[in-house]
Amino acid sequence: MSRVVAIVGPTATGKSDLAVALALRVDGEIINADSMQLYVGMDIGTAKLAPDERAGVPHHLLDVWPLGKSAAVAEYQNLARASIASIQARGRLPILVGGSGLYLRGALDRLEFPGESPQIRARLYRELDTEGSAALHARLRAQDPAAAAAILASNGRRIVRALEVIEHTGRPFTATMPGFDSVYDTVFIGLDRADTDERVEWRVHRMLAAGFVDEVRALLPLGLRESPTAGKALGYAQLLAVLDGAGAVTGDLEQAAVATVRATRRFVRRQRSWFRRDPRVHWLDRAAGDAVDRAEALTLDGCTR
RNA sequence: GGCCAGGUAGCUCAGCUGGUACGAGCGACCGCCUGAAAAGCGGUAGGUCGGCGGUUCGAUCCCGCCCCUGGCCA
Repeated sequence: MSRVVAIVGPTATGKSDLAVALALRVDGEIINADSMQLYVGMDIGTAKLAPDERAGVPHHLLDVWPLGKSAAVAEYQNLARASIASIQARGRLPILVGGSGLYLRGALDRLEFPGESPQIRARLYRELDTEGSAALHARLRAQDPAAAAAILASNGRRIVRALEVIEHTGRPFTATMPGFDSVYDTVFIGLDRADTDERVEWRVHRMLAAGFVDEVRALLPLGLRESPTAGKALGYAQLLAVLDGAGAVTGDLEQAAVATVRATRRFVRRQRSWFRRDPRVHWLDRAAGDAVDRAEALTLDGCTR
């Protein structure tokens, strides 16, 4: 079983940089595990490493989805596993880097996604709209008591997905995550640091200074606003709210920045609570000077490749 | 100096013209998460109701004085 490295943790901690440094030391190639960096054109706002910052290390699964496409874990799972296989076939070490918890688990763990039906889903969302989540939850309770027990009646999104799976596959919906069981010999390295709040704030301002607004404006005709996934991305959603259809600023940019900082901090918190419960993660303080050394040691520890 | 509005949770504000603050949004803290996951959802903790005195059986809501904020007039 060949080794794979996963660099995880909250946003704005320095995962991308460390991944490049690590890849250079251990002959690795990087696979993006960030749901928004998969999109073409979302660069500044997703803190995507520019080509010259990649130091010659091959990066996979960046810029692979057009904006209009709705993100999907199952598809990412296939792409990521194919990338891992091809990197390993080249005799190199795959390093997954990103903060999208479910995407990481989809790529690395024994998870099977039960298929989807856009038609059924669209219909269910219409019903959610007219009947409310409580009504759909009651329906779910009748069809699949276990799933209903695990999903709160107020969570319309998950109720719709559960009903969709049941109707589409004729099987009950597995509403609870399985144990932490990787398909590969995976080393999980978690990066965090104490000053993420301040870093988030200056990062947002740096993005704006780097032309974030222009980037959003350029993505307008490509359907950013209409995208249920890309249009909801941190920063993008807040900027869309202050731009009109033509890209003119009609709201308060400063407030949009403040809202973005707030939302990003909340996201950092959600990421921590997601990754915290994974017992396999070896946590490192990214602010410490020896973070790369320690990551390298963890990577090579017991490696039989 | 005078007049008006206002001082209620960390922030922005609600609050039947007296009887235990129903508080809300945001924030904070904790948690959930199987095809939108940078999404979606839940829980918890915070209030001497500006200060002092008075009226009253009882005052955030009545009266007086004082302090602070904003506006208007001088």
